[in-house]
Amino acid sequence: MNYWLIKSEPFKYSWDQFLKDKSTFWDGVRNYTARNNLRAMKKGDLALFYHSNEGLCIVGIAKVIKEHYQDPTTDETAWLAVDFSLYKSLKKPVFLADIKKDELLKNMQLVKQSRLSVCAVTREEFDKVLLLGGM
DNA sequence: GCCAACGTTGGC
DNA sequence: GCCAACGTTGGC
Repeated sequence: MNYWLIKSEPFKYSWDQFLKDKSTFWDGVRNYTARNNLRAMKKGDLALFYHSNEGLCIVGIAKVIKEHYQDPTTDETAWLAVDFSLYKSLKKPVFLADIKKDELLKNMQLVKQSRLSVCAVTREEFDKVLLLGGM
């Protein structure tokens, strides 16, 4: 079981929209590191859902329901999509500013490599985010 | 295979 | 709107 963090600009796809949809597909990733992370995801893995640009906080958790397949938005076979279902909303969002203040979380890939849209998260980091999120 | 130039992302 | 960080491209 692995843990991940997926970023979305609320402008493009928000947590609110995800709450309505109950499931979604993650496509359009055009970065090899992010692609490799998508490819490593297994059914049942959990992913923190982060709002970038606006919000700047982790708002909920998504669950992998379908492992990688050809990204339908391109013919290039290098790119993948993954399906997620709604898992849980955090009781309260965990802000980037708080993550940066936390001894354990300040080394998250999210902070260190801010441009990466699909990040790996350790078990310890995942648990701590849930704790800060009131879970 | 190196490296400069350029483009993109995302926090501030 | 600016800028730092990083990825990609293309000339050599």
